[in-house]
Parts: sequence; C-alpha cells; structure tokens
Amino acid sequence: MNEKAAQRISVETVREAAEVLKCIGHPVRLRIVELLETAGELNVSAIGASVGLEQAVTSQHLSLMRSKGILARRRDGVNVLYSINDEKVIQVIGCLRACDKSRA
Amino acid sequence: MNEKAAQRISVETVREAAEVLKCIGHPVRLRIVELLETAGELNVSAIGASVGLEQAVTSQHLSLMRSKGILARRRDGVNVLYSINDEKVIQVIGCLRACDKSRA
DNA sequence: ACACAATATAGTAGTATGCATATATTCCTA
DNA sequence: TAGGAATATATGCATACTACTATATTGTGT
Repeated sequence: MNEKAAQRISVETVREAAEVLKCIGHPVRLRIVELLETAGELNVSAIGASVGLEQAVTSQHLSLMRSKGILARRRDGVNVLYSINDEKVIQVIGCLRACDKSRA
Repeated sequence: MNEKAAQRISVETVREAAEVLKCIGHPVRLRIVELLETAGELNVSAIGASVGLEQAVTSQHLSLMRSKGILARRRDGVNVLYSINDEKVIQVIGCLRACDKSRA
C-alpha cells in the first residue's frame, strides 16, 4: 500500500498553498503561528508582547494572515482572540519543531 | 510519551525556515519543487518545459532556490541537474499532496 | 579553435512588502 | 453617554520581488 502516488498537485492547490507559504514565510508571522499552535488562542496584545511588536504592526500581520485563511478570529468582549485555522500550517510547524530539535 | 513538548523554536530556525517557506511560496517555484520531488533530478530545460517557462526565468528561479539551500545542483556535461536538497521542503510537498487529495 | 547547445547573469521597470505613525473603531464600565 | 482600553485601518516611504530582455558563460563535438 501507499505506492508513492505522486500525482500532480492541482493548479488551484498550488496557487493557494503558495500564498499561504509565502505568508508564513516571514519571521514574525512564523513566530506568531508557532505561538498560536502551542497556545491555542490569544488576544492581540498578548501576541504582540510575546513577539515584541507594536500594536499596529501586530494587528497588521494578524489581519493579513486572517485574510489568507491562516488564522481565525473570535471576539471576546474588548479582546479579539486569534487562532490557527489551517491544517497545513499546523503540520508545517510540527515539521519545523522536529527539524529544530534534530539540529541541536 | 510524546507529551506535546512545544518548546519554542530557535530564532535561527525560525529565520531560516521563514526564508525557505517564502521562497517556495511562489506558484512557479512550488511547482518546480513538486516536480523535482517526484522526478528526483532534472535539467533546466526539462524543468522549464514542464512548467512552461522561458529558459532565463527558469534558471533564475532555480538559482534562487539553490542560493537558499533548497536545491542542489550537479553538472552532467552540458546539462545541469537540479534536485531537492532540503528535507523540510520534501515534507511540505507531502503535506500538500495529502491536502490536495483530501479536497477532491 | 569554432560553432552550437545548455545555462547563467545583468539591467530595468513596475509592483508588492514591511514598518512606522497617526487616526479610527469597538466594546466595556462608571 | 463619556472615557478608556483593545483593535483596526490609512498613509507614506524605503526596500524587495518579478518578469522581461539582452548578453555572457560553459561544455561538446568537429
């Protein structure tokens, strides 16, 4: 079983995946995504504090990722909680953790 | 076992990974990487033909990916054979194949 | 050494990104 | 409903990308 199918990935998938990869291909955004992968859900100021960014800049990065479907957002009173909304991204983070560990 | 370690990925790894992700976060380059993942090794013109690109443009994309350590290159007479040189990238492609299949 | 085939590099113009600053919006509480 | 806290949006500017075209390099066979 599992005989290395290797079928061509659809044009659609390539286009969308490239957009997502490009988006998380930024140190700050990748860090944010990593943070959310472990924390689950966080508000904007917590994210900004953890990554060390201005409020506006943090919000900009979060908005961008949300616009690509990478993040989901939920209001909780005054706060807005962000979380990961893309399975691919979670898998990529997992892969990076593994790589990071194995390069000790 | 495997108690969701979730240790913070090192700054180094984040920086490098972001560079790689950004680089393959381009439709053409992602397609090239997919191609090489199934084909193993291909010369420039074969890659260009398969992706439908001008020679110079193909070469530029390949050079860029090589400069990031994503691709390896080997001369074979007049030809230059490119192949994937980054384990992360292979895993990402695998992930995309899975996603693509499951969205049938 | 010459001619040709396969790759690579340079230069450039248009577009997109990234960050910073200022300003706006939304929601809670007194 | 006025004020403050938490987020979001608008704008400007410097930098980075992308695609295109032209030109250069490298290797092979004769």
